Amino acid sequence: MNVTLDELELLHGHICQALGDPKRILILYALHDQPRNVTALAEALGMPQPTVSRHLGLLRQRALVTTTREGASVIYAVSDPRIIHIVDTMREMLRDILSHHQTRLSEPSASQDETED
Amino acid sequence: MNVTLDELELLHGHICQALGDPKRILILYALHDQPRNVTALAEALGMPQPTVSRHLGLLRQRALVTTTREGASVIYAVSDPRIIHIVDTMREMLRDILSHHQTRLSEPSASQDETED
DNA sequence: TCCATCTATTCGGGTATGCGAATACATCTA
DNA sequence: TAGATGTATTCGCATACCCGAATAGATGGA
Repeated sequence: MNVTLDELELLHGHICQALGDPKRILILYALHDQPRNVTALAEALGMPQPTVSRHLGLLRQRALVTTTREGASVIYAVSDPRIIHIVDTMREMLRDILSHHQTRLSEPSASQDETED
Repeated sequence: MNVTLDELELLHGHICQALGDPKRILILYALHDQPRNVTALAEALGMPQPTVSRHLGLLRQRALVTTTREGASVIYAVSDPRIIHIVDTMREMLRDILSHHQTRLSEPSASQDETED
């Protein structure tokens, strides 16, 4: 094992945490589909503008999106397509997982269904 | 864009959230290096046993690790190596980000020597 | 310079999540 | 069955995070 908690905490703070909200992932997909400014994004995704701006601020701070001024607007774009690839891989994994255990896993709740042990 | 918030929320609940803690990633790496039981893992990583058990319970609930009884012990193992590949890709991204622009990760204020968030 | 538009930040509150300690539960062996 | 070892859960608390509304800050055109 050549990985330290230190590095993982850094990784967590920069990338994992950024993916820690479904709306941010949705924003990344939307920007990957087409770069946009905050207002257009907010309208397209049906979210309040401050919320989108806050998410974008976080993503930009972590260098996962880039910004370009265009008149009074700020155009956001995905900076590294690998982040999309990562999420795509996660989606494939999820699909496999769900197809294998079709019966549970649907609700990560603390209910104690009969354990399969 | 063929991704819905619904799917991403499911994805978040199953996988992203599982990666949302550095210690869990460390646990995944450790298990990928070698499957182990709770106690051995706790000792190797220097964490309290209940903490490790709780993390493992979460990972198992999401099918990211598998369990095998071995006498009185329960051996945990990574169920899908793609999760490791994902984290490795994230680490590469992080390395690129950090090396690329040491000066651009910060914004408004004129602080450049810092790699803080 | 004033105004319209776009973007970023603050505020208060609700929720989720992680933790350590203690404890309950399970399994194996003698 | 009792004891030893390994595992899982509960409890109380602290922290981190997200959100909507309101507001402040920036930018470009008339």
